[in-house]
Amino acid sequence: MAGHVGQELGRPYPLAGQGLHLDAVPPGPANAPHEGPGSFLPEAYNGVAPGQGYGYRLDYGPQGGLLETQPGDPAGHQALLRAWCPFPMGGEGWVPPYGPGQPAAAYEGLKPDVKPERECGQQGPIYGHPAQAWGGCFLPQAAARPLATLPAPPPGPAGEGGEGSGASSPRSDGSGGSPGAPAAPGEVKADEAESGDEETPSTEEMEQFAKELKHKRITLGFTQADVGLALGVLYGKMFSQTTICRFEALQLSFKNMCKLKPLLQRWLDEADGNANLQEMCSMESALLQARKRKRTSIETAARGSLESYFLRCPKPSLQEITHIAHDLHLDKDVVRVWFCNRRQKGKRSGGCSGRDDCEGGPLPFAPPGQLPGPPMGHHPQPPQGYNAAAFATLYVPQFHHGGEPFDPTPPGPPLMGHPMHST
DNA sequence: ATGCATGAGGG
DNA sequence: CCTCATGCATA
Repeated sequence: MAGHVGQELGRPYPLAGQGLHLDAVPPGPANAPHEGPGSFLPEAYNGVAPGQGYGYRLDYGPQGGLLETQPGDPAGHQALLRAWCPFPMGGEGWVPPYGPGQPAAAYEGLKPDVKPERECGQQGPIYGHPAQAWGGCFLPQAAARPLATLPAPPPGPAGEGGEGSGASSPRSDGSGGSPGAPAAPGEVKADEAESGDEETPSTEEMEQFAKELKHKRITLGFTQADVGLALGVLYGKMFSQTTICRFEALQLSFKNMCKLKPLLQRWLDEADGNANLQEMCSMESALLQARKRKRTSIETAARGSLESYFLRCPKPSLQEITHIAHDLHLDKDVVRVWFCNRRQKGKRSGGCSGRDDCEGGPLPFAPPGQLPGPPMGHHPQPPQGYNAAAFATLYVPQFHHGGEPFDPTPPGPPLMGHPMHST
């Protein structure tokens, strides 16, 4: 899938170059299974266990994707390296991914004539720091040190994999979704809480910090994925590009932001002080998650309908969900999850869309006991695709919320006969 | 950057 | 089942 690679090389992220690093994957036991010749197999995407893969591993991209190929066909790698690595490999300062002294047999075929297209001295804007490095690419001698000294990331056999399990996250959630009276994300109770060490930052401080983080990250030439990875290497808990992105965009719950801030703060300090940078990029990706989750895509029209339903009842009962699901021809679980996510979205700390159109702070949701009643029959701003027919058809049924009186007034008159398409 | 999903933890 | 923290997959 060379095409794939090409695409990656040409990715639209001008500053993402730093995200790429070459890791040598130790030859697996005896004969590691070969995939396809010269294959930049997407199958390996995200999942090569150390010792399992055979060849080279290429971590790259904004999301820290993964590519793999065989030693027998390093051509692709050389090309990639020439294109991405501004420093001469094997020369002064060259440090194999696994640290000085480590046999780098795996990339025997690579070292030779890889010529840098740029001199160390002429790092372009995107290369920023000389000290900045791609795993196993280049780092100043001074900075070179065994990765072993690291806080040892917990890639252990422990649950792992999923990572998303967030298992390690001891989020006791005091408020634990307290549907009743959660402190508005925006408002921070300065009092109490400080039982630990960090003081609860104010919303403003948080915003500023997020901004600073993003700015410096970009200035230093790191991708969001790099940062997430770095946190794992430096502090033991890795985060995805998604999370970093959301942090920068203030799209996490305030509480979550508070939890992450200290770590990011430290990263910022480190990065700023230009230390350990190489370590940030050369972590052994221990996330193997062979599963290929398929992302169901809800059509625009259906989404519009869901949105409408949501406005009237952000928390439909199972039965209601079933009904909606049936109406929209969606899976019940899909609908349920959609509502969960929608609710969660409404509680985000910041940005309504990442845009600048939501000053009022986090959109306040239906106060407990009261549905956000956009007056029936009156819609301030109808969602895009609005499946009015379906709406009218089904939302008439029994509608009381777990005992709560709910005005079952059927949704206003159909908005339009056709779901407008966008996206 | 975001949509849909998973899984822990709490009812 | 829900909330919440997170992340894969994708636009």
